[in-house]
Amino acid sequence: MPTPHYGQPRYRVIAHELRERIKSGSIPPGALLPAESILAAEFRVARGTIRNAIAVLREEGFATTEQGRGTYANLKIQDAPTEAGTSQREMPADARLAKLFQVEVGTTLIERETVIRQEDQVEMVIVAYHLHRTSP
Amino acid sequence: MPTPHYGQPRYRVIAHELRERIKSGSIPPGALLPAESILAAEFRVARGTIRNAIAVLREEGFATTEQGRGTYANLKIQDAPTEAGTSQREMPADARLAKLFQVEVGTTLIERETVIRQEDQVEMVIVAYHLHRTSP
DNA sequence: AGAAATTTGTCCGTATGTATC
DNA sequence: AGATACATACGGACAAATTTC
Repeated sequence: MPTPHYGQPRYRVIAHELRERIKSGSIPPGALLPAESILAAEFRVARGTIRNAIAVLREEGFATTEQGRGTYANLKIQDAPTEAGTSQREMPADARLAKLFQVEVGTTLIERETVIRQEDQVEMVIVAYHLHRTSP
Repeated sequence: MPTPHYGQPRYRVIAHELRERIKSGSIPPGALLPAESILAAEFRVARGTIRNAIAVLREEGFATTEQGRGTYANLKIQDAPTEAGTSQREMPADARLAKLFQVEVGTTLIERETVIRQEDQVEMVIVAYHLHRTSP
């Protein structure tokens, strides 16, 4: 009984698959993912394994879960993880930032990150957060 | 005894208790927490419940877990959450920052945060990270 | 309004894999 | 090599929140 082991735990393999569905639009942003029980049946794993996979997506910002409702796919504007220079992306406000900006937790913020280097060595990382400009 | 926390799931009550032990120094920073199996016996819950509790502490920055080794208590320097102006504090490098700075996860970084306001409304939050020695 | 169905949240107990000591 | 400790996975049960009828 081969537990197929692709070098990665199954919940990560499943997270990867679900991530692809979101990124490809197969599950469009704002839509609900299939229920955990449905996914468990589809991938033939226990519900707990599906929950682990979804937890990964939540941490990555690809999904948001609400009890009694389901798990939503999030739009995630991704950008190279700053190997150099400045990058920008959207991210949901955590509790601290939400309080500062006086908005709801989860409100989309713009995050701009600049990495300052000195001779191949990172000297400083500067991260600026601000609210999305209200469209003109 | 017990619990001023009726209505809270057990893993959160346990997380609260462990957090207090760390904050009070009962479990000193850098020390290992008791093994999950020991904690499970102490609190008389399943190991999974202990794992949930420790996951909370990890997210809060109070603990760091390593497979095969255990869960360390972290020193968490807390500072007033910047109601205005600039504040500075130390914090352990997470995986991303550690990679950028090419240091070990958990290495102490200096975090300086500036809140920019406009008419009583927070306009931008700027966070700068750097290693201990540099003087920006 | 209220009951039922759906869906996620919590918790149990167990087993096995993997990393560290 | 053996013991210890965390990681992953299963399957079951009930609670809590939401939606549907």
